[in-house]
Order: sequence, then structure tokens, then C-alpha cells
Amino acid sequence: MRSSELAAAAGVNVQTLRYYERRGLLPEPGRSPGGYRDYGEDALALLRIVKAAQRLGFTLDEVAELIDTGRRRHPTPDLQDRARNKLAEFEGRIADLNRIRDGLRQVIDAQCTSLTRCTCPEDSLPYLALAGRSLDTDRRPAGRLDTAPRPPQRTPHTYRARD
Amino acid sequence: MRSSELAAAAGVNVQTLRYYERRGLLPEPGRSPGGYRDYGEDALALLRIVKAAQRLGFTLDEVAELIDTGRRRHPTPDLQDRARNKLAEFEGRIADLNRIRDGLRQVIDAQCTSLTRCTCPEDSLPYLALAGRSLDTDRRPAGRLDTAPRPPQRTPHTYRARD
DNA sequence: TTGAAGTCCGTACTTAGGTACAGGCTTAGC
DNA sequence: GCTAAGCCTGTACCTAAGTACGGACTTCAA
Repeated sequence: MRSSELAAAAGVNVQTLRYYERRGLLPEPGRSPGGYRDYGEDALALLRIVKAAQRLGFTLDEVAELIDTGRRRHPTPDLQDRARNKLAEFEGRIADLNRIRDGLRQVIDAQCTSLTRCTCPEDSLPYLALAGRSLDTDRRPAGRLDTAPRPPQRTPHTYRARD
Repeated sequence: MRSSELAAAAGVNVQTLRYYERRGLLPEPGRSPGGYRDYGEDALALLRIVKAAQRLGFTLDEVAELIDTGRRRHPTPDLQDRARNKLAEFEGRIADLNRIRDGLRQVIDAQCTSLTRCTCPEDSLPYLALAGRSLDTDRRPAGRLDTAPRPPQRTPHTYRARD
């Protein structure tokens, strides 16, 4: 299979195949005499696994590790552990989203029309602030909401602490 | 208030204040004779509103627009509309996450230990692929999961179509 | 044989929301 | 007056998961 065929079959971009190869998610395929990649059916199967795991909430790094673990002789119960962790993570995420949803419902119910000058009886501006605070205290919302102040990231790539 | 005080009070980084100023979320504050920013209490209030709205799932662009709309003489029911749209968006997101959670539960229940060589009776490998497909067909999971093939993005900044 | 379409590689760019750094200036306390 | 801490600006960098581009090369069908 040529890269465009595989890409079409899996519903991804051709560039994505090369990207996955670089990331170690897809093994390097055979080549045509002229250097074109030549994929087998197993590549498609693996690609589907990758996308499926991704949709289960695993990052590409995690998928790569999982695949690698699965390749070893005696697969450990690693997938089980990780799935359990992911489950907890997702349950937390769902709880956060439920809270946000409730907050939005209250803004709607209060018929508030302005963020800064609240026109509704119970003053949902402080409410908004509180809504945030209650989320902040124990668990931070994941995904795109993960924008609250974070602890300084350790060992970023090219930085070194000045001494 | 100096920038570090405001930043500490709001729980954000000092750099973030300048970033918000650049983005038009915070108005330019007064300055000390030497050029230091000098914030009033209203800056703190506004900052809290920004963070709260952010935690309700609004992007910074949306928050900026909402604040701007709120500043006009007769605020439109814009916030209401947007809150309603956000609510729908979040309800969809929650539904997606619930599906993912169910998928993870099935992987756990089936006691599957490898992603590529499934050891559980009902072969959850095809299950994984199917799980993805069922999500794919109608709605794509939001947030960090939004990694499925997208339609080509229109008008990226510095690109022009070659002719 | 020729021309179009596909592929190669390396590198740069995208989004969103920040964070870090360099090098210089200001402020506060002693 | 001195020194340390804090602030200034502009710019580069970060994450994650890709996507796009340029210029060269290959493949395939007519």
C-alpha cells in the first residue's frame, strides 16, 4: 500500500503517517526501489488501534508506550492499570464539566446579560468568581480548560537553571 | 498595586498580566513616574471575571468580546446567547466523555492486557476500533481529544494559496 | 517519451494560553 | 549612596498533535 492509500483507509493525512513514524508509533515500512513507502495490512490495523486508543483519551506518548509494552514477551497488566487511571481521570473531568454546565445554567436562569455589570438579582458576578474557586481548590479541569496557573514546569527542553 | 501584587492576588503569573494587556483583556493601567504599572482594584475584579469566565469554558477571545459587549451602553442579550451555546457545547462534550468512560470500563471489565494482542474473550481490539468509529460518525470529542482528521483550516495566517 | 500526479525529506508553521530570558532601568530600605 | 529586588521591553520558547511548503525525485498511463 502506498502512503496515500493507507492514509485514506485510516482517515488521516499522509503527513500524519510520517509523523507517527517519527514518533515511533508506526514501524518503518518497506520501500519501493525508488524509495516510496510500502505498507502492509498490519500497518492499517495498527493505525486503527492508535486512533482508537487516542479516542479513549490516551496521548500519543502513552499509546507508544502501550504498544511497546504489548510487544514484550509477557505483557504486564500495564494496560489495565493505565485504563483504570484514565477512567479515574475521565470521571474527574466529567465531574468538572458538570460543574461548569451547572454554572452556565445558573447564568442563563438568572438572565444575566453582562459579564462585568451583572443585571440579575443574585449578582452572578461573584458567583462566577466562586464557581472558579470551587473548581480550583481540589482538581484542575483537564483538556482545553487546563489554563489555571500551574506550578513551574520542570526541565523544559532547552532551558537550564541559571546558577 | 504593582504588577506582582496584582498577579499574586489573582493567582496568575506577572507575564500573564502583560499578555492579557496585549490581548486587550486588561486595559492599560496608569504608570509610576518611572514607568511601572500601577493597577487599581478594578483590575483585580476584572481579572477575576476573566479567570471565572475562562473556567466556564470561554476562550480568551470570547471573554474579550463579552467584556467589550458588556461595556456598550445597552448590553445586548449576547451573554445569554453565548452561555446557551456554551451549555450545548458542554453537554455534547460531557456525552462524549461518558462514551469514552464506558469504553474504558469495557477494556477494564474484559481484563485486556495488551493493546495489540488482546487477551480477553470478546477481542476488544475490534471493539476499540469500533468505539472510535461510533464517536466519529456524529460528533467529534472536544478539547484535547479533537485530533481526528479535520477539514483543511482556512486562511492560516501567513500562507497564501499558490496560483 | 512525456507529463501529471504522487512521494521523498527537512523544516517551518499552526492553535491557545501562556512562560522564560536578556539586558537595562527603577524603587525601596538601610 | 548603595545594593538588592522588582519591573520594563521585546522576543523566543513551551506543549500536543499535527499540517504545509519547497524543491527534488518516482511512478504510471497515454
